[in-house]
Amino acid sequence: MIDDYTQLRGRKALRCSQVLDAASICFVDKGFHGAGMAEIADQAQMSTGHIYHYFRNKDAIIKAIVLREGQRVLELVQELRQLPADSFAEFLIDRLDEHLIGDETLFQSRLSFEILAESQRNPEIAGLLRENESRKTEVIENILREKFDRDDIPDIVDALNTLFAGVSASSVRLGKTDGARLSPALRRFLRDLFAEKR
Amino acid sequence: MIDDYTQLRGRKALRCSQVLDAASICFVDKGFHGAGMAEIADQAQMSTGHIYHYFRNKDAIIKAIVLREGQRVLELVQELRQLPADSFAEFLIDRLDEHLIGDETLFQSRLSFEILAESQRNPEIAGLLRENESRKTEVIENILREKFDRDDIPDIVDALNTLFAGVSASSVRLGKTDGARLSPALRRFLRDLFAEKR
Amino acid sequence: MIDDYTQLRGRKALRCSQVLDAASICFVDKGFHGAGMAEIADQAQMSTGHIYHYFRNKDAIIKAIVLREGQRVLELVQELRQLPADSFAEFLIDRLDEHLIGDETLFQSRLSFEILAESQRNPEIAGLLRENESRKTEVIENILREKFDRDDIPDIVDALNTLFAGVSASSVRLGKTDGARLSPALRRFLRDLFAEKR
Amino acid sequence: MIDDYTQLRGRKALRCSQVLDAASICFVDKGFHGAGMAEIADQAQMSTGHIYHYFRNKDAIIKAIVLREGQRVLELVQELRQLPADSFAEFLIDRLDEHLIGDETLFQSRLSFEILAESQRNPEIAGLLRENESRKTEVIENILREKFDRDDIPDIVDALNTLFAGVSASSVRLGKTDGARLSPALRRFLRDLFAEKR
DNA sequence: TATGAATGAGTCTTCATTCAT
DNA sequence: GATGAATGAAGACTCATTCAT
Repeated sequence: MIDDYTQLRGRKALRCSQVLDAASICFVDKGFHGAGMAEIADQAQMSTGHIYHYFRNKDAIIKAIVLREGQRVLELVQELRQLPADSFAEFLIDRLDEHLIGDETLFQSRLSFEILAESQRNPEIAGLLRENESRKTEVIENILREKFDRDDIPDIVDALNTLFAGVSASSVRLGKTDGARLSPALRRFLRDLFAEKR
Repeated sequence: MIDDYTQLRGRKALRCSQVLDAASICFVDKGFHGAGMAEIADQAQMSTGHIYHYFRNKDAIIKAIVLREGQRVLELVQELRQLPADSFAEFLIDRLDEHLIGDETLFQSRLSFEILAESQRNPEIAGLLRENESRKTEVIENILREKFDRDDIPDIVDALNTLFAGVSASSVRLGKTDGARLSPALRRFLRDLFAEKR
Repeated sequence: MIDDYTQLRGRKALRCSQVLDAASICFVDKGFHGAGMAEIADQAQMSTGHIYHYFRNKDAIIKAIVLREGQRVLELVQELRQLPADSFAEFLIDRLDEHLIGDETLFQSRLSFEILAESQRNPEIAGLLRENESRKTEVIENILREKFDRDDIPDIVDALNTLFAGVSASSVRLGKTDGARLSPALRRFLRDLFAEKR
Repeated sequence: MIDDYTQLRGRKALRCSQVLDAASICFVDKGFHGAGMAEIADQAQMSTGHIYHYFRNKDAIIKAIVLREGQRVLELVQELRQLPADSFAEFLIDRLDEHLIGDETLFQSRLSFEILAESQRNPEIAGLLRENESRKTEVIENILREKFDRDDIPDIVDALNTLFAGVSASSVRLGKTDGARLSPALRRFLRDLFAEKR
């Protein structure tokens, strides 16, 4: 049985990834409770029983997904590091637009909400989620502090979080709409936000 | 078997409400799939079998919840009608603050996300949700048009939707935090939004 | 609660008949276990609960059907009394032909098999069925003895029973076939049977 | 999930047979609806859930029983092939006698009627039953044509079918009677039938 | 007499998990 | 590592029966 999926290398890492990918697809498709181990095994091209060589039980699979997702987000956030201060607004607008149209991001949003739903009743998941959240917030705050000389960085990050969550929720709620874009009012908001001198 | 739960009166309406209230509580607690009919019956102070006198099956219960929720939101939105144009920003800020601290609103948010999760795999629910959404949007746009003379009303409503969705998602994701309030940046955004003259 | 349904007169008899007719239809349609009391009540134009004013339970309904069926058959058999000896063969051939084409007789055959199936696991029904059978056999034997002077009357009746059962089973098994008639071989058999002088 | 039970070999065939045997016993005992999956599982020495590895649902079990029964009957019928033409009558009389006394044949008759009852409301079963019937009839007709040079073969087969059905129904209806034998009248009929020269 | 609301035991079926091979 | 047969508890739903009105 494996305890830390983030340290795996080689074949084992590959097989575990297969399971996590398969499970993610199934969870998005059918929900955590709706997706059966048999289905996941099928999607992962593995026998049902064999999944239990890698994961103690179904719960352990979401836990691992949450952890992996946390790392993925952290890596995404690192992109901000290379970004000149005066490109932040446009960069984030682009990311938010993507949320409204991209298949990839829609999938991730759905998965997030699936996990969010599960976290309501699994405190362990809730804890992991909070950890992910605070780690992410910390990194973003640090990056912003490097780029901007202002004392309301946490405010900004909070606002950004709210915005991303809102756009993500909308995209899931309404489905993909052709040519959907972030509303002009919010574009203005983002531009003003980073233009302000405090 | 009942087909339109919005037209019920008397004892039947009462019993149906009991079921919907009970189910809402259970769904928030355990999720749609996690909540058993037995639990719901228990909470509704009714035998398991008797629920089926009012609802064809478990699915019909969420559908009814979604419909009821749609009506509730429409009624809430009507409050905006009485509001003078220059109070909009503060009113909405108050509502958003409530989302971050209120038990009632947290419950509703959780329920919404539970429903959202289920809508991912039940197209009928997804349809009802979309109808609710567009009806709500229409009403809000009409009200705003009465109060404000500007041509970007849909933009504003879209931005507001995103904001509420974002705050709602955050409150669910992070749980209730003492003294949490809407971030200053977003307060400014709302004030600016309604101050703008176009 | 009623104990002897054969002695009823007036309104009560009517209401009981309604139930028995309705139940017969439902049993043929869905089988004894497949037919619900609600359905039967519906078909009888009566509330579910009210059926229990007339019948102790579902079992009592089949019992009553079997009894009524027994009487009906006995009355049918009485027709033979009026029949001249040299018309027996043709009369029976006509009846058997009817079994193969008539809606009415098909319904009765189906009902019989439904009852037969139920008698396999309800000894009380099995007993009633056997009583019906022996009473019917007795009556037929008596009639035949009046008409024919031969000492193999029981043999003949046995053969006739087998024939009717066989035709009945075939009609149920194969469904109604346009223009189906009793096979020539069996026609010859019946004619020979009553022509023989012993 | 298995689709064609007639092609199975080895362990799987064995396990499926176990289920079909167990189910046959239970169906005869309690009827299709009266027999619970738990009982069947018990009788088959298998867990309830495991039955569903072999059969999609309860319906699939009868379907398989009907198919197997069809094959069994076809094999029985093949015995006629070896039979000299002048032994047909006696052979069939023996078989019919067996129907009236044998435990084995009584069981099969009961099972047949249980299936017949179910076929009334399951069109798929009805279809399979008709297929079995026509295949059987075809084989018998072919065999008879090899042995007898007459042009009323279908008539004969029809009469035989009626006879077997009738005897089968009687044996089920009346239960086993000690020393029951086919009635002399029907014996004569069978002997005459095959003696006739056309 | 008549209704239909109410009950709860019982049914089929699913599914996470284990284990022999 | 890998399979899939096997288990059994739990879930949604049905239905005969009772009872208050």
